[in-house]
Amino acid sequence: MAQPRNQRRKEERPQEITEAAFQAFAEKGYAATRVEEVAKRAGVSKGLLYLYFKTKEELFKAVIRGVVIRRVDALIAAVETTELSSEDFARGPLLEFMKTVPGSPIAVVIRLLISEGHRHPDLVEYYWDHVVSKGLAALSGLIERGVERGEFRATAVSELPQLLIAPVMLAMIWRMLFVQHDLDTDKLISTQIDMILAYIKA
Amino acid sequence: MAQPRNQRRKEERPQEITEAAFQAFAEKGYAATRVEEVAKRAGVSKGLLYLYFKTKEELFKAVIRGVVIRRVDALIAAVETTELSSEDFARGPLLEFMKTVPGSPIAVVIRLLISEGHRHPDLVEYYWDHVVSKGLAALSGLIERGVERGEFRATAVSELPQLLIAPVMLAMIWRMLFVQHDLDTDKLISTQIDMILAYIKA
Amino acid sequence: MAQPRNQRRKEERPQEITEAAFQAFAEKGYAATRVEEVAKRAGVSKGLLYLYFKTKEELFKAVIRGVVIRRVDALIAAVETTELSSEDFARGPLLEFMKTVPGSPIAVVIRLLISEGHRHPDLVEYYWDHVVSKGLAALSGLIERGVERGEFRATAVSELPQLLIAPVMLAMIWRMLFVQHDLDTDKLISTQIDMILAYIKA
Amino acid sequence: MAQPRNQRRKEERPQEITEAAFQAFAEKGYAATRVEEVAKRAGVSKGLLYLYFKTKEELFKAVIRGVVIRRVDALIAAVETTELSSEDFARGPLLEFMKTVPGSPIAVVIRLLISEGHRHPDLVEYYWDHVVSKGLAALSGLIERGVERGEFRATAVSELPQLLIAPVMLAMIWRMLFVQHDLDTDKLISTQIDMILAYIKA
DNA sequence: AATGAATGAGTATTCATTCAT
DNA sequence: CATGAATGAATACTCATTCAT
Repeated sequence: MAQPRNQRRKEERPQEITEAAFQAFAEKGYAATRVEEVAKRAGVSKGLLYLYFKTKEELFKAVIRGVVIRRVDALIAAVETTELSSEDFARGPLLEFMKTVPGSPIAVVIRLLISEGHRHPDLVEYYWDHVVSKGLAALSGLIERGVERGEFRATAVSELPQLLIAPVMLAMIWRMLFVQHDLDTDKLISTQIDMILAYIKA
Repeated sequence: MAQPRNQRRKEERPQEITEAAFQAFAEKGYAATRVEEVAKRAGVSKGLLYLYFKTKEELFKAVIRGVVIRRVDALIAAVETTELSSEDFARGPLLEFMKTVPGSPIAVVIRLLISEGHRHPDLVEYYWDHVVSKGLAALSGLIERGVERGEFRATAVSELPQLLIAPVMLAMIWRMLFVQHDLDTDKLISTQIDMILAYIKA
Repeated sequence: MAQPRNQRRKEERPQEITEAAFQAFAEKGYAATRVEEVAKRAGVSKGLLYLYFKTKEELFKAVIRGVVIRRVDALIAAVETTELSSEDFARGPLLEFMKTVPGSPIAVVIRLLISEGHRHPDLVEYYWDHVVSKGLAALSGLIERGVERGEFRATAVSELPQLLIAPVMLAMIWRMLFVQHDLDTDKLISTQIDMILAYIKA
Repeated sequence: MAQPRNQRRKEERPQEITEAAFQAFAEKGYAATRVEEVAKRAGVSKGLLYLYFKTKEELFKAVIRGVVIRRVDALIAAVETTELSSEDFARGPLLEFMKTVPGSPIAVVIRLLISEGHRHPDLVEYYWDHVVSKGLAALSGLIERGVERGEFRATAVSELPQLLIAPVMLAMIWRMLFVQHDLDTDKLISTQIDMILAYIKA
């Protein structure tokens, strides 16, 4: 038997819609995605979508926020609670996490922010607050802990945790633009970690 | 009566228009820029603009191509003709060049490609052919030459010249999104070169 | 278990809804009033409202009819049964009634008919049948009785009872548009009656 | 030969459009008139309409203002410059003018203001400033001049020039709603003037 | 009976593109 | 060559109405 056409599922709808929107935005970008397209993907009418999200922008924000939330929290917690040495943590859990980022929703969010960020400074700020600043703080902490413990020497790297992230960013952009041209992004990232550790080890 | 102003401009017009378009696209992005706005900035009527560029997309492509051409050629030539050691070249001319990139038109082009690249695979390919592949080849060449000369040891870096570019990409994106949050991008880039050289030196 | 509240209300519901609708229409006009708004004011769900009224138009008609019914009947009865002279009736009960009209629901109905009457000729006709024609007939009757009794002389006013109503109409429209600009509507109306009586007195 | 489809007539367009809009608004009211309908009536595309009027509301305001301008000015000037006695002026030019009002564009404007005035208090105020207050002042002046000259005695009418207008308002509304039911509006108006003059004559 | 989630036709507005002048 | 008036397809959003629960 077919499902009745109008299922009443108030609870699930918002997530279903933001997921559909995420897909659509990921494929076509925000501007090129028609609201109707999102509704269709979510198996829902345009009207219903507007019941949950006042405007297309509102939906966009919900999508971004939905992806961002709890994305880095696990990593940050791991940094703080791990019993591994800083080096082992960097070569282990951190490396693993970094390898997944370029193919993760975070990459999509970054693309959307690059494309549409101009008109949504609040979203950029939100992303900064919940992801970037926290993530960088955690990375700084990891390195500094290594310095304190005598694992590492004091270098500029402590204040430039972005160095750890740099190949991840490049990998993300590579995927966005040059998928067809080979690049071993995993090796790129692990080599960077190698280099950094070699550079800062005591 | 002659109209020298119009006459003289005939050949400069396309460039004037693409420059105006570049400015506008840089500020507002492709989608949000109205053709009329470009015409106004170029001091030209909409109709005339369409005389030179069949469509807005055509104009977009011309903008990208115009920016790209000869952007990296100088660097590539320098790599090939320099008499400096690879290390000195990296610490000198290469570093200088890299520092300028995040604030240069190249950054704008990359943003545009990230935003609109989906619908313009030919443009992405064009950019790849004329900039990325050439640039990467030059960097690879620089490293390999160092290896051949005994300056450097053989490492994964030879096949991953992207490592040199990674902090430049991060700096670019940082500027796009997080201008207000401090980051010493020059130091980021120079530290990366430091690290890489330390890592690969014989 | 019985649900006395719902049960008891079943018969009052339609009136509760039309009253809520009247309020809403009075404040915002027909077109600008959303059905949901009416339902909310009536403390009822949209669905239930549609159980009693097939369409928004149906509701509109019910509102108009509900207001109209028995509005003028009292006055008409009074005209017919009064033992006052025509002049005394005009200066007494009639004047009092007229003063109340501009602030009464009748004014709202007239505004609604002016705004929406085009598409509801049947409603206009209904209003004509039940209010206007009867009211005018009563006024004509009042004057003619005065003529018959020798109170008044025969004038054009007998066939133009609208003269009595004219200042009431003006007062109504004044309230609708120019509330902030003072006008002593009571004096306007009583002066008109003064004038008419002076004009037609034998 | 048919006219070319795209005539370029920058100058005339705005008026052509407001005239078409006036017609449409007069027939269907503001809310029920689609912008496309106005464009069609004006023989123009939707886009062009938006070139001259930013929004539908803007168009509405332009329509109202266009009708209002110079509508009463002629009458006011006549009141001030006439060499007739106040009574002769009232029975002559004033009466003639009043008879034309119920069928004139002013009646349409008043209907529109009654329907849409709520959301356009500025328009109502505009109408007040340019038509109502001026017109009433002129009428007051006319009466007061009569009093000064000994034509009239001092009565409440001097401060209630609205009494002169009242039957005009009634006639207007009558036309809007009850066209099919006979009413000799001319006689209504002239009788009112008769009555008023009889009432105030010295 | 009663709810309010779900539908979708209808409409104002924008903007790339054309074409009369 | 040059202009900018004119076009119309495309799209976000609203709201009366329906219908699963």
